[in-house]
Amino acid sequence: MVVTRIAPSPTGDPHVGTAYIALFNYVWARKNGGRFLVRIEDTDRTRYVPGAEERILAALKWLGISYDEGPDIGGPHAPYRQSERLPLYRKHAEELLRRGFAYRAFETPEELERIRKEKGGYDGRARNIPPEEAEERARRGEPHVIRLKVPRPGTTEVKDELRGLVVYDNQEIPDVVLLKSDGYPTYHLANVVDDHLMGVTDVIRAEEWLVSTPIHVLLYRAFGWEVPKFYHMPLLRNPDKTKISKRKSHTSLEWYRAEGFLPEALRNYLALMGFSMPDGREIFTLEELIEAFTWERVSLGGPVFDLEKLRWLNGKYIREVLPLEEVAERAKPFLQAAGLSWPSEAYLRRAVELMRPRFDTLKELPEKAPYLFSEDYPFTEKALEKMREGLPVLREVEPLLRAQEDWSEAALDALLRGFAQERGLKLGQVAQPLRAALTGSLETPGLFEIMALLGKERVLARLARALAGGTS
RNA sequence: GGCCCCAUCGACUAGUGGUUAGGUCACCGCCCUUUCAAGGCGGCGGCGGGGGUUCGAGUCCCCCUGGGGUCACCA
Repeated sequence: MVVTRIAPSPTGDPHVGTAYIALFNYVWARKNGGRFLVRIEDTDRTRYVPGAEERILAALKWLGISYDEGPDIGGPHAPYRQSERLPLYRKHAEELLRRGFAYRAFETPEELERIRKEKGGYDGRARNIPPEEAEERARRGEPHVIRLKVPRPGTTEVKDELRGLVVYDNQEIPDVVLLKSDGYPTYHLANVVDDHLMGVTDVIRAEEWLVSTPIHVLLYRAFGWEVPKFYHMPLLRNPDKTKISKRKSHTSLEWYRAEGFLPEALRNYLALMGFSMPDGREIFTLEELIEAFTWERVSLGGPVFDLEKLRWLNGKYIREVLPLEEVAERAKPFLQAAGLSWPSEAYLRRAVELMRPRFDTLKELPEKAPYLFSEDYPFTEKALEKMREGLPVLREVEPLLRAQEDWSEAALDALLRGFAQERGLKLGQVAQPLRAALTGSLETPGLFEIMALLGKERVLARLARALAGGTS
């Protein structure tokens, strides 16, 4: 049974890196018919952000990454929030103390700062405090932490399933704090205790954890527990190759959703960051990913998160992957947010169909085609100019349109082409001014399609306004 | 800086000793065309460097270089 997990910290916006790692954990568990769980690592009271947990869980669900156990749905190893498991960590820290794998240290933060400056790091001086004395001071309530007593000299081997064996000289492994003076555990202790207790077999996490893995291996061994398999995934990168960050990239999953990216497309793109299909296909479903997934097809170079390619992929989903009805449905909130409306479902579907090849994110639909959803549409400078140039032509066309009974695309096409030919004009000389007048834009779907969709009344009204010199 | 990881076009990648080094995004051109897109076709562009191993290295080994991560009572 393969059990994987994602252990986000509720310290801010739902992070794209969390989704990235969660995706591979989810896929690996599914691939093996195992379980995937979510555990909230809220052991830093100073960085806790209210509401962050809910937002992270919501973002995972939005992406289609479901979990079998978690803080909101429970499970056999509840609770899934570390702040609710405090006694467990204390108990295990004390066990290490008893068995000589840890020791109490009484330095204040200020003292530690000084020691760090002088020695480059904590020098393990509290190891020299006789255990009886340490216990006595602890009993008296003296503030202190519990640190890992790294065996030195010696070496510790970490087996990363993606990189092979990495050997660390224990000299390089610090006596990290396991239990803070406020009684909360640090990541190292909590993560190992919980992964063991929750039956996690495969730890798939970001590469930034690789160097602290020997600490975890030491802990598993001290407890006498089986060490899980480790897979350290490459870090998502900013365009300048540094670890992806809020300052240089968009890291909030909520931003992507608000911007009109589809969860399917984002999830697909994240999968492309490091994984490739055997046949080179770049568009695939979650099921197809699970089916084809193998660690051999995961590359280790840190992938730069390319918003342009994500946009392309999102556009691909909009115009080729999702059914028209689905795209229309998902576009609704974005149209409404822009204060736009549509007369009927059929109208909306057709409007989306016409615009489909022209927007890459849902948010772009209202931005690029307000004229399909409102009579109060803006004019670009160039459209205004083009319309004014064509005013004489428009004046001639107006009565023809007024007299036109068949308002089908084909009929309008024939009418305007005929008119242009009679006048010795190119179709564009007629179509462009008309397009400008009817849409306020020079970049739109086919003119006849738009006219047919808007209907005779709206077209004539817009044209009348244009001829009267008004633009709104 | 110490330690660790990584290294194919600008970006994402395929490649698992013998390939004209392939695909995708971006970029450029052409086609289509009532505009803009989409789409089709074509193009530009890469194995960081040096040593080995081998009949033969993008592929294996070493060194260098470069990039990244990490060195908290944060995760």
